[in-house]
Amino acid sequence: MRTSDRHLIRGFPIFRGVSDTLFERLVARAEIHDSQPGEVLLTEGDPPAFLFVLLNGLVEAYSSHAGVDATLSFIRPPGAFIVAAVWTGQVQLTSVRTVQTSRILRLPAEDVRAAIADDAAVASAIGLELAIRYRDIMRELKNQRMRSATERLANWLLLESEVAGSPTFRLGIGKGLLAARLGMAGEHLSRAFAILRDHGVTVAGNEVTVERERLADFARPSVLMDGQDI
Amino acid sequence: MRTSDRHLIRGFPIFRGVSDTLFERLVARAEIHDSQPGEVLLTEGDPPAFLFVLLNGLVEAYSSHAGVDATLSFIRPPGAFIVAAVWTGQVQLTSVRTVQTSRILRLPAEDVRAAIADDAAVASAIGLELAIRYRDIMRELKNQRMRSATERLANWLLLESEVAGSPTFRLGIGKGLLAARLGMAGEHLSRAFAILRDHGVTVAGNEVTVERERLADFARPSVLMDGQDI
DNA sequence: CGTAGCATTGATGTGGGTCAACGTATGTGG
DNA sequence: CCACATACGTTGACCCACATCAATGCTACG
Repeated sequence: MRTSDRHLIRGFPIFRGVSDTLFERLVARAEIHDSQPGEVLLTEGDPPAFLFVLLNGLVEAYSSHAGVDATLSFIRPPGAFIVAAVWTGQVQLTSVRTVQTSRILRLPAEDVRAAIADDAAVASAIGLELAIRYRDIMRELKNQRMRSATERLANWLLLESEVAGSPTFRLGIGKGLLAARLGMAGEHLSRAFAILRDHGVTVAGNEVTVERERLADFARPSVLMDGQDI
Repeated sequence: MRTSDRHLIRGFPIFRGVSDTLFERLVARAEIHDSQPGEVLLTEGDPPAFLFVLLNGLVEAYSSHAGVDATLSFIRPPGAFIVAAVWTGQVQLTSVRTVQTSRILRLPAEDVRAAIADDAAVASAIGLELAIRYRDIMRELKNQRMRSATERLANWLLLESEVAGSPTFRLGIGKGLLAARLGMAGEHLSRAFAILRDHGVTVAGNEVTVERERLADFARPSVLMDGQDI
C-alpha cells in the first residue's frame, strides 16, 4: 500500500484512537481495491474474508430469496460493511455490490478479529462503526413498517436536500435503484413523485426541487427514523 | 446485589472472557430489576441510562410514529438491549417493554462505556452481543421485504417447532402480539393460519402442530433469514 | 436515424388493512 | 351456580396501497 493511501485511511473513524502499532498491524496485509459500478464485492452465505471500508463511492447491500430481490441498505464513506459477520465469524447475511465507482479498503477478517480481541481502542472504534450500522438498519426497519412508500420517498428527498444544503439537488442514483432502496416498484416511484407534486416537490429528470416546509408537513420526519449517526 | 445473583450473571455471554476486576467494576453499580408484563423499561428518544441484559423472561422493542405502532423485535435471554445506543451515546431508537415476567440486569451506561474504552475483553464481548443484535434486525428486515405475511408466519412456526424440539408446541405469546411481531394485523393472522391449514398446520387455541416437511415446502426457510446467532 | 435502455402512464390484480359483528373464554359479583 | 362483563380471537365485507403487465414516450448513443 502506498504511503499516501496509508495517510488517507489513518484518519478514518474506524481507526480513531488506535495506536500506530496496532494501525500498522491491521494495515500490513490490507489492500485497496478500485471497483466499477455493478461489481459484486461479496456474496451472502459466504464466510467473511475481509472487513470492508468504503473510502469513497457508494455501495449497496442486497439479497435474493426465492426469486425476490431486495436492496437492504446503502453504505457511504467512511462507513464499513459486514462488520457484524466479521465480528461473529458467521456467514454474511447480504451480498454487496458497487453502485458508483468506489475505492475500498479490505482488511483480512482474521487480522481484524485478532486486533479486536487484543486492543480496546480497535474494538471500541470498530464497535462504534457496528453500532452506527445497527442504528441505520433499525431506522430502515422502522421506516419500512411505519410509513407508506410515498412517505418514505418524501423523507428521503427531505434528507437529500438537507445533505445537499439546498432545496434543489440531483438524485445521485437512477430512479430504478432509488425505488429498490425505498422498497417499492419502479412504476410506483413515478406515481409517488406525482403525488408529491401536490406537496412541494418538482422533478425534472434527475433534478429535484423541494419546498421543505410543505414537504415536511406531508413527510413528518423524525430523528428516530431519518437522520443518521455521525 | 446478592452473591447468588452475581454468580448467575457472571456466566452470561456479555461477560465472557472478562477479568474478575473488570467484572466487579461493571457490576458495582448494577441493579437487578424484576419486571411485570407490560412494564415500559425505556422510551425511544431518551438518552440511554443503562445497558440492559435480559436474565430471563421476554421483552419487546417497539416504536410509535404518527399514530402507527410497530413491534420491531423480541429479545430473549441471555440477550442485551439498547447496546448500540449505549455504545454511541445517542438517543434510543426504540422503546422496550416487558412481555413476560422478566428479570433484568441494568448496568449504568457510563460504566459500560468506560469499560469498553479500557478493556478489550469487555469491548469484544459486548461488541459480539451487538453484532448478534445487528444480524437479528437484518434478518427481520429481509423477512419483511422478501416474504409475504403468511410466509413469515410459516417460518416463525417452523422455527418455534424446531426450538421446542417437537412438532407440537404452544405459542408462548398471545396471537395479537404474534401478529404485531410479524408485522401484520391480528385479523390477518387468523386468515394466515387458515391458509396454513392446507400446508400442514393445525391450530387448537394456543397449541400448534406442524408437519415440518409440508410446511417447509411452503415456507422455504433460509439460514440467512431465519435461524438466529448463538 | 434506428435501437437500447430508462421513465412514465394506464389497466388490472392482490395482499393485507380496517371496520364491524359475532364467537369463545375467563373471570366477578350476586 | 348463574348472569354478566371484559378480553381475546375469528369471520365477513369492503377498501386501498402497491405490484404486475403492457404500452408508450424519452433520452442517449453508436
